[in-house]
Amino acid sequence: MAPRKPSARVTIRTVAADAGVSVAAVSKVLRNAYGVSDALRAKVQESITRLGYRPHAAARGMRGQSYTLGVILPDLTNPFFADIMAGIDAALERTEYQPLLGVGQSSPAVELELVDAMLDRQMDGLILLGPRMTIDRVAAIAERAPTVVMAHHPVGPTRFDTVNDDDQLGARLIVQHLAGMGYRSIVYFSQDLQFNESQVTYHREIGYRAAMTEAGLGRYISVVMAEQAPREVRTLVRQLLQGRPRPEAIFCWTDFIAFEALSVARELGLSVPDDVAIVGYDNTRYCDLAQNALTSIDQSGQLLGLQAARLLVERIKGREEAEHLVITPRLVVRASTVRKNAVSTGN
Amino acid sequence: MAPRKPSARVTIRTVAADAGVSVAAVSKVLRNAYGVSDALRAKVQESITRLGYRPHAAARGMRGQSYTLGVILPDLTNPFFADIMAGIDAALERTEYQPLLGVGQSSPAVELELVDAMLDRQMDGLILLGPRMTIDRVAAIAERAPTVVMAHHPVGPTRFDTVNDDDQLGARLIVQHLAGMGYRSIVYFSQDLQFNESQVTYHREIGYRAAMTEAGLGRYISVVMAEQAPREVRTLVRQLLQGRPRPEAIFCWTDFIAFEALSVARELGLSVPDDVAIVGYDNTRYCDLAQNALTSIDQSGQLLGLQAARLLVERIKGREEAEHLVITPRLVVRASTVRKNAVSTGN
DNA sequence: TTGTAGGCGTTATCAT
DNA sequence: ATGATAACGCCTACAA
Repeated sequence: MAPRKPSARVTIRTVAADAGVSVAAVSKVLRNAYGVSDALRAKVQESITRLGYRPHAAARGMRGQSYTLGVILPDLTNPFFADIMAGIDAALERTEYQPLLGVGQSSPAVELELVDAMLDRQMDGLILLGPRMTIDRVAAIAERAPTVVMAHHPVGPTRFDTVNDDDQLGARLIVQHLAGMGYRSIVYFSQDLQFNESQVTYHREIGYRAAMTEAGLGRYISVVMAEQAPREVRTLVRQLLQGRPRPEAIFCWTDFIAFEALSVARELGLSVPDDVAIVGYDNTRYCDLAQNALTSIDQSGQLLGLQAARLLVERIKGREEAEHLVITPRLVVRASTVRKNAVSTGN
Repeated sequence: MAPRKPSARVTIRTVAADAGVSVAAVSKVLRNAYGVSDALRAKVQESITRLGYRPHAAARGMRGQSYTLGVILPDLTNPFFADIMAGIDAALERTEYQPLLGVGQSSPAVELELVDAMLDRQMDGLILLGPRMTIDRVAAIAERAPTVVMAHHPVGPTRFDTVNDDDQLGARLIVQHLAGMGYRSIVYFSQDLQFNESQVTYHREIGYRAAMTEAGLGRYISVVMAEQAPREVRTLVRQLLQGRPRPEAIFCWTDFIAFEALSVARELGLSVPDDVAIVGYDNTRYCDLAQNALTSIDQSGQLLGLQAARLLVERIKGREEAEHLVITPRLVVRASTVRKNAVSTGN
């Protein structure tokens, strides 16, 4: 059997020899560094493409940058992350930076291992997506490498950037919409995390409470929390829907929970939205399916991802002051909150 | 502002000095290499944990392994990949290997770029998940690095391993089930790829055709192909369902397509499964939702992922002969293919 | 503007 | 069983 690598590696030295210049010159061309003549640059570029030279990332990582960005996602089941990644990819399209993903399994411990693994690998920067770890851990990471955090709100001054949608506003839009449609007892279905004021669920709760009060529905305020395991979600939703009095609407902190809620409602023979309205958050592609027709909040994952990648590259290039971007969310109304009997009453 | 890294790096030299041994000795302990006394090993281990030493992956990548494995997924929207990743993570749990993901965007060009990027970064091996590139490209990659391919069937002898479910059998199970329930005109809804006999869709088509013929339904054989963009899928499904005669059942090559089909059926006011039965493939978690209740094929993503990671590590450790694993799929029947009017006729 | 000479942290060969 | 040391490919003072 032939050995795995028959052809010798093309190094910066090969290129230099081929182009008849020094290695330093080639390195400078590679990094767009100062002090190379156009003629030299052209010669080198020509040799690079002809020889098919590719810089050895590990060697780069030892001295300079690795041109690798780490992205840590909590899980792979939420299609919302696909939109975000699309945005990140788009932002990095024309740069040398390569995003590489790790899955944090919604576990602070795994997330931290992943961060270490990525920094061991000399990644130039990190994007943390909805991290479950506490915010002081995030702060500690930001001391070690340029960091941008998404779907995780800053508290106080930070040394990392954040990109979020306005979760309080999103929740308000939902409550206002539901109240406008005549729903009064609106339950907020949140996630069971150790109390952490940087979590999006917490911000949505604030918005929910404020909007309920403003709408004169303060006495209907009710927050339920569940682990995100489907079974537990279903059990809790079932309890809610079988309770007396049954809530008129459920605002789920993310679409996935809302889909489970739709499922339970159907199993119980309840009509959505006539017996109970259901709302999600993230406006993932499954909301559009007729069997879901889920009213939800669109926070434009693409845009969020794009901005996050942009901020990270800026920071790698030297920016020191933290930037905190907030995207304005948009309500997308579908059948899950629009009563059909409005028509039948008319007849 | 404090500089990013106030504390000097703990290198193998620091550890060696601390433990009072040579650098070579530490390196041997790190790699479990032959020829270290227990006493020395203990001393070194102690220093390592006390100093919190972590090997510098880039430096490792220059001489030895990087202990990084690249996983390339076609996209992030299919929750089936979450199961596979869970299996990969589980297999790698107790090893030094770290899986890192790249998203191929269902594009051969992007996939190839990703492969280059990963090999530039000295990854020790690659797992290609449902690659869209042609099989000779895959073969070329396998010459450059240890490679395991999932959801992509080998043709002829190869230098890479594969892990697949028995796609022909899966398709047969579906057709047999549908035929047994009395459905005759069963359409196979496949993916529009340049013809490539290694794609799973192709294997499912073979199984479909064979099973249809065996069931005496040869004259009903009908294959439709679509790009995977939701809009095109919906358009084609709508054409199918509005056609005369309308097919009695649609077997979709993957769950996601089936969910779209369910949606279109509902929009057209058709009952599933009374007017049309719908089947998916992968048994993703959304199949269980009452609003989908989708009959599907379970191919145990966890197991697939686990095996793939195991094979890859074996191969990195030196195995030369290719292994080709095939997992047996299992039919999971739900309401989307079980006629309800069997009951109503009884009344 | 271009070239030379370490040095980054690790592995692996070769002595001892 | 242990240790000294030469690579690995690139970056960056510094020198020319």
